[in-house]
Amino acid sequence: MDSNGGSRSQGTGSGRAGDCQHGEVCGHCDVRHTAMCNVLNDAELEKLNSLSSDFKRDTQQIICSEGEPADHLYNLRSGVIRLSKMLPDGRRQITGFLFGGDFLGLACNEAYAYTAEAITPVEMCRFPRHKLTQMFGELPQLGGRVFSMTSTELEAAQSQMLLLGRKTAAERLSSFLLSMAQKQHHSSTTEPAQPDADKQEVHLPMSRTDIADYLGLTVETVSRHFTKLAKSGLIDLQGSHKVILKDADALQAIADGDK
Amino acid sequence: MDSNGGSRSQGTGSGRAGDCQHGEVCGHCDVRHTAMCNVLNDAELEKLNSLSSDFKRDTQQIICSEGEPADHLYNLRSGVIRLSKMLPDGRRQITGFLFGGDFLGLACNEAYAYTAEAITPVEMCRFPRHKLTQMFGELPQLGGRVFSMTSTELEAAQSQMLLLGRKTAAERLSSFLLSMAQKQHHSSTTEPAQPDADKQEVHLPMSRTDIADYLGLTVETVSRHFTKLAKSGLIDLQGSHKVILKDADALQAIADGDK
DNA sequence: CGACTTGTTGAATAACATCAACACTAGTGG
DNA sequence: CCACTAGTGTTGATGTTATTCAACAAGTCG
Repeated sequence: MDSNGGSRSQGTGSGRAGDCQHGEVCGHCDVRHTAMCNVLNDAELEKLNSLSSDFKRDTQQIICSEGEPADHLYNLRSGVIRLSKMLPDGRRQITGFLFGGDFLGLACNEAYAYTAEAITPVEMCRFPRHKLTQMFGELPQLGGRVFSMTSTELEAAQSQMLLLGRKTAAERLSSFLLSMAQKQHHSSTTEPAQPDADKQEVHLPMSRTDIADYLGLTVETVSRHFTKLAKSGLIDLQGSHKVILKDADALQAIADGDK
Repeated sequence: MDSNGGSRSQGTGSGRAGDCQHGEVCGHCDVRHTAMCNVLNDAELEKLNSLSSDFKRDTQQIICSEGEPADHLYNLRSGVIRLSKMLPDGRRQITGFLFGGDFLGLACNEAYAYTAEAITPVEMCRFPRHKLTQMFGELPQLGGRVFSMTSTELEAAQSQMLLLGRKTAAERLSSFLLSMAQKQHHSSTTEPAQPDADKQEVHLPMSRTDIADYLGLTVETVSRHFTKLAKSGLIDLQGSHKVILKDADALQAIADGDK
């Protein structure tokens, strides 16, 4: 399982909006620093607040570009971001999608190694990188937390290498759909429990081109395999941005290559 | 440049054996903790020493397995390690090669996400993971350093995604050869400066199968493209584990997809 | 509505994989 | 020293999957 991986934080020790123990009334958690709620107390969160500033972008706007000095770290509060790298001739690889609660800028030492663009309107908190790393001394929990999140990203990246290097188109698409489903269920733990039927309803905010560039395929191949999965009854396509997973087990078997 | 990436630490702030400022006489640096020499003083390095134990393995031996509890972190002192992930039916993806100075186990939260095997005999230092993360409080520099190394790994992983998702076989092989060359020059900065001719001599400790599984190709395709590069005069094959790069610029152009 | 973007489908092509044979190398023992 | 063997690497012929090129359908927005 989890043979696919986006860039989404998940697994032990990884902070998600849904993990926040402060509940509905906590201003810090609802609005900012969702990833830090479980490791920092209110005073420490306040300290973090004082370092960060709000940051918003609209659909299709660029948040940071490959090669630019990586002065800031971002915490995505709402919306969806795509991270991509390009070859000189225009070929593009999307290295991950970010959703509410995820961090942007962990994979940089000096310059951003990728371009980040808003797929939907996004709200973020922005931290000056050097101030944040300075705080690792004052707040040891913070450093450990950031390390843990970066590790989780790295694990996801390695799963994606397996997908890109060794999986067939059908396996890639199945892996992708399951990972998107997993993210959407997980992140909804703050909301009232969903009826079981909805658990298989997956929203795909990105275009077919984005999916293709994420899976290392062409749009046509992605489209063909969507239709194929639909015709074989494993999924139901409701417009191009909504999918119902009708047989998650079968999808999982395909994703894992268990033929 | 650096469009390829192994798992090797490189770039700003990333510790390499060659970066050590302590010189030849420093026991810590020559024997252990090479990655920490520049951020910790001798007393702190001594503290690190007290946490770590020596660890050796022979060629083809397993150091840790995918799914195993990730209790330890390793610092590779000498030798070469391959990291790999497998699908149930045996398809394998090598996610990186580790060389002297590199860390093993950064990409784990609870369980190892990959199998690590010795390609050559290896010598390592082993740290209990929980003791090391505890020290992040006492030695803030340590946490920052580990974060920086993990970031570097993540950057490399993203470059490899671009390679696996979007590059042709020829581009992959060229990228690989150049990244191997870069690692070997860089790591030899402690040794007397090499004559320029040697700069283009690259040793490949791994088998063709390993290269194929790293590049997401088959052995046959790798072999064919080695021959092709040799016939077109860009490289010189001296046995299967030694390559001379005769036209690094042309290789770079191929690697980047600048046709 | 009409123009533009996004997504789907079909046919031809190319790149890489697969299958199979052979060559080279290193190690073993007579 | 020379077979003998097993492992690794190379080369050739064929097959398959995904890409490319092209047309069309379905949304989206003025």
